Amino acid sequence: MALAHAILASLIDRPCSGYDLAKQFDGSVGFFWQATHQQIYRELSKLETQGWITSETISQEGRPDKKLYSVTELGKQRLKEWIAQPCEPTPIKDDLLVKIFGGYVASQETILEELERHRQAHLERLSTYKALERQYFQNFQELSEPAKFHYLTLLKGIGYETHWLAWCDQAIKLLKSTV
Amino acid sequence: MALAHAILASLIDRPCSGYDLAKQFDGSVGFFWQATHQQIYRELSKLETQGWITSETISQEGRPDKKLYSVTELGKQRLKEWIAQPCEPTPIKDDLLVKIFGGYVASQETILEELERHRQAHLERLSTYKALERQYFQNFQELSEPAKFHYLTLLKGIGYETHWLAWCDQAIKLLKSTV
DNA sequence: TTAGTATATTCAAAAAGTTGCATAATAGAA
DNA sequence: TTCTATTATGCAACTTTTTGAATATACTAA
Repeated sequence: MALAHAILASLIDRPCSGYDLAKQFDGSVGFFWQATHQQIYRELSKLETQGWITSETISQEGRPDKKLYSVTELGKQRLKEWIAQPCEPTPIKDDLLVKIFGGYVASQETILEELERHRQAHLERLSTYKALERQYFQNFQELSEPAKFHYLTLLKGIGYETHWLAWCDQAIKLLKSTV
Repeated sequence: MALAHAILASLIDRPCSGYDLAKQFDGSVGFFWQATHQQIYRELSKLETQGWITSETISQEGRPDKKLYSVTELGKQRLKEWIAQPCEPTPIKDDLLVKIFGGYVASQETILEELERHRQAHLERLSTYKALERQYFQNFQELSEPAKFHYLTLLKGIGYETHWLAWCDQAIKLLKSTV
């Protein structure tokens, strides 16, 4: 149930509406967890029922009302407990690799095209992540406590894209080397 | 629905029983897809109903009967079509990174312990993968067509573990450098 | 004025994945 | 002889995720 905890970890930074959270899950939180707005709203209701978060309805001018959620003491406690509890490394689960595994039933051209497409996508994400790194995380020692931890997840994102890129290059090269 | 296609890609190599497949999903196929035997048996029934695979009941001595599944022409066609259809890169979705993102609410000791645990786990998997590489995939050019593609997925596994390991080291170092 | 975009939330259904249980045969070890 | 491991398959309940709508306000640009 990491979605609940990802929401808690986001809200503990600052109170947010479901809409705000959805945007975060599409941005920085998206380095390590994705969720649609439907999932987020449903989870928020559940968390409020459990007393892990509370909400306050904010009237806005020129916009619909919003519910601003914040983490309760109980919620913070539950998040701490969850963090302290060991978890297993996440295994790979990837469509492209399924395709590669059975890739010999398709034409080499098809496979190479798909590898090139993915290479390009990873390249783009990598440059986005690196731009964020330059903009917000120049000097580790000078970052706030939360920012230090947030940066570590960005670093993972950078490593992830870098390694995907390297693998695509390697795979393309090896397949092309085949006579 | 990559599970169906992962099963097809496995079966196309050689006919298998559900039990055999479950073992493969725990081994080599596990580099890029995981599934329990329940999922596999359910999916096999569905694939047979759709006519993508056929089964033959084999009586065995000293063992229960088994159903040997093989891919039909239709199934092979469907697999090819699926491979040719572009897919999106898989984003990260990882519990440990959720913990790191909110890691400042926990003690540094807790975080470092968990990072060390994961570091160790990735180290072990990496050495397993490298042993497989040495044993079965010494020279790329001499491999059979299917083996070439299978090797690419192993290469991904090796890259994945290598980069996790590097990130754990980096994170541990950065957190320890904090005064 | 009307189409599009951004803000803001929610319901409902389907698909996919997880967990626990149940069955049944045989081989080998304690 | 009982226990454990391996081979072999399956159901049922549950949770999680995905997909597709629907509703409402308000600003902006064509």
